[in-house]
Amino acid sequence: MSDKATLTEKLVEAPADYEELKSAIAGRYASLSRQLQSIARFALENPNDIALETVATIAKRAGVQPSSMVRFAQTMGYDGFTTMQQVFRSRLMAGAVSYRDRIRSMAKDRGEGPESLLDDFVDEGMASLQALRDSIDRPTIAAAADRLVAAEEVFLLAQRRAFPVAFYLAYALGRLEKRYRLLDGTGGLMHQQAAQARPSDTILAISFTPYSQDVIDIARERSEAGVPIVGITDSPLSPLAMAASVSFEVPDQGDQPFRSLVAPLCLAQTLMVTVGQKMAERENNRGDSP
Amino acid sequence: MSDKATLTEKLVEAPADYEELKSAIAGRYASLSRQLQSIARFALENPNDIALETVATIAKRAGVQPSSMVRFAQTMGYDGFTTMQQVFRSRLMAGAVSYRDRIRSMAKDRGEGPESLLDDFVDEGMASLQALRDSIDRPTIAAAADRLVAAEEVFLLAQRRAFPVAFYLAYALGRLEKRYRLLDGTGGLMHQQAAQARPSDTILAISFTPYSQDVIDIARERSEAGVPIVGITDSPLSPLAMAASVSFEVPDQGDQPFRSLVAPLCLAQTLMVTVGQKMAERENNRGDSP
DNA sequence: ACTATGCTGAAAAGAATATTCTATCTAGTC
DNA sequence: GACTAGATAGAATATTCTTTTCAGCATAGT
Repeated sequence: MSDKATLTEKLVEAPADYEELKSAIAGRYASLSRQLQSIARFALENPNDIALETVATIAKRAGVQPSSMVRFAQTMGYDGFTTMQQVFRSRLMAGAVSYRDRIRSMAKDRGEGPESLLDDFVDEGMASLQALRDSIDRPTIAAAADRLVAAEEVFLLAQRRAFPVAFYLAYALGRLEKRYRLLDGTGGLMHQQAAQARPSDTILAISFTPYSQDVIDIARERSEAGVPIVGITDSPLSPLAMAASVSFEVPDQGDQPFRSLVAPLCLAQTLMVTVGQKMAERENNRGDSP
Repeated sequence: MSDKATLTEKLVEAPADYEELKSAIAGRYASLSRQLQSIARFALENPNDIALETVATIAKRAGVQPSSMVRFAQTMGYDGFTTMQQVFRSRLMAGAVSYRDRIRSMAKDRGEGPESLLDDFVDEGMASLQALRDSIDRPTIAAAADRLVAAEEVFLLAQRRAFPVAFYLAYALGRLEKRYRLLDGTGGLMHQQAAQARPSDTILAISFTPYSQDVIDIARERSEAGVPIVGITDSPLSPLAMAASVSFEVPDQGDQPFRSLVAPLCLAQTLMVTVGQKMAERENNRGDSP
C-alpha cells in the first residue's frame, strides 16, 4: 500500500523560501510535464500574481485549470496550492521591507552610503541616462540615421572600451538587413579594411578617452577621402568629433574604475531603431511610387 | 425610514489607493469609536498583515472580532473587508512592479510625455536598472566574484547579442591583470578553445533568449568536466542557469525591437569592481602573513 | 496497431472565509 | 437611577475558494 504514493507524492521536501523554491523549480524543470513547465515559467515571471491572486484567477491568466495549479504545487512538495502561496507572499513582504528601506535612504538625501556596489552602479547608470536625455540633440539623431540609411555600407569602427558598442550596432544592423562591416582589426588589417570605405559608404566610429589612435587616424584619413563619418564620443573637443560630419557627445560620468557603457548603448539602441523606421519608410515610398 | 442608513453607511466614497486611504483614516480618526480607532492604528502599523492575512487572523492579532474589521472597512466606505484589502495588496505590489509607470509619471511631473525615441529608451533603461536592483541577490555577487578571483584563468563565453558584455568583461579583467581568454570563435575554434578550461579555471558565460546553442553546449559540457560556471542569463529556467554553479538572472524587459544591454552591463560592471576589491584584499592578506 | 501509463480538464465535494444578524453591553442624558 | 442610542461580541449564514475525484485524451513503448 505504501507504493500508492502516486498522488500527492511528497518525495521531495517543500522549499521554505523563495530562493530555494526558485532553484528547486529550475532543477526539476526538465522533468516536468509540458503544462507544468508552462506553469513554472509563469510562476517565476509573475511571482506577484501567485502571491496575491486566487487560484482561479491565476489559472485563467496562465491559461490552465485551477487543478493544474494545485498539481504543480504538490509536485513541488507542498501539500496544496495555499502552502506554496505562502512562500510567494513572504517574498513579497521581504521585498516590500527592503523597498521601504531604500525609499528611506533615498529620502535621507543621499547622506548615506548605499548598501552594496550594485546600488551604486544602478544609481550611476540612471544618472548617466538622465544626462544623456538632457544632452543629446534630437535632430542630430535624425540626421545621423539619415546618413546611415543613405549609406551603401556602414563601417563600424571602435577599439577597447568602445568596441562593445560597435558590436551591438553590428548586431542590430544585421537584423535590419543593412550592409555593414565590423572593423575588428583581426590580423592587424584594420587600416586596410577601413581603406575600402568610399564616399557612398558611412563610417560609424566610437571612441572615448583615452582615444584610440587607430580609430582617430582612420577617421581623419577617411574623412579627408570624402567618406561621411558619424561619431559617438564623449566630448565636442575629442579628435573624433572634429573629424566627424555628425557627432554625438555622450557625457561621461566622473572617474569610475571601469566606466559604464550604459549611456552610449542606450544611444546606440535609439539610433538603430530610428534607422529601422527610416528604412521602412523608404521602402514604403519606393513601393508607392516606382 | 430612509434615515435608517445607520448601518452600512456609504456616506464616504472609498479611497482607491493606499495613500488616499491613509489620509482618509487620518482625517476621520478622531470621529471613530474607540475600537475602530484601535483598528485604524493597527492597520496603518501593519499594512502587510492586512494585505496578506485573513480577517480572522488579523482580528485576533489586533484583539478584536472579525466583524469589527468588516465594520471598519465599511465605515471607510468599502462594501466589505475584501474590497479594502485590495488596496493594501496593490500597495504591496506597487513596490515590486511597474517601475515603468512610476518613471513615466516622474517624467510627466516634469511636464511632458516622451517626445522622441530617445526618451522612450532612456525610460526603458532606467526601468531595467531598477528591476536589476530589485532582483539581483547581493550574496550571489559576492559568491560569483569569489569564484572568479579563485580561478586560475577566466574563460569568457558569449555570442551575438550577449557578446558585448563578454568583451566588456574582458576589457575589465585585463585592466585588473586577471588572466582571461575571450572565446570569440574566430576560425570556428570556439569548442577547442573552450575545451582547454580546467576545473581550476572558471567559465563566465552570458546568454539571453534565444540562447546560443554553442554557448549552452559548451557550458553543459565543461560543467560536467568539473569546470565551475558563472552564468549571466535572463531566467532561472534558461539552460545556461541550469548548467551554472552560480547564476544571475537579469530580468528582460518586454519585447523591444533590439533588447537593451543596459542591465547586464551594469551587473558586469558591479561584478568587475567587486572582483577588483577582492583581489586587492587577497593581496593584502598575503602581504600581512607570509 | 494496441496497451499501458500518465497527463489534463471539468465539475463536485469540502474547507475556509467573509459577512450579516441579534442579543448584550456601555456611555451619555434627562 | 432609568432610558436611549450606539457600539460590540459571538454565533449563524452565505459566499468564495481550494482541493479532490474521475473520465477522457494523448503519448510512448511493445
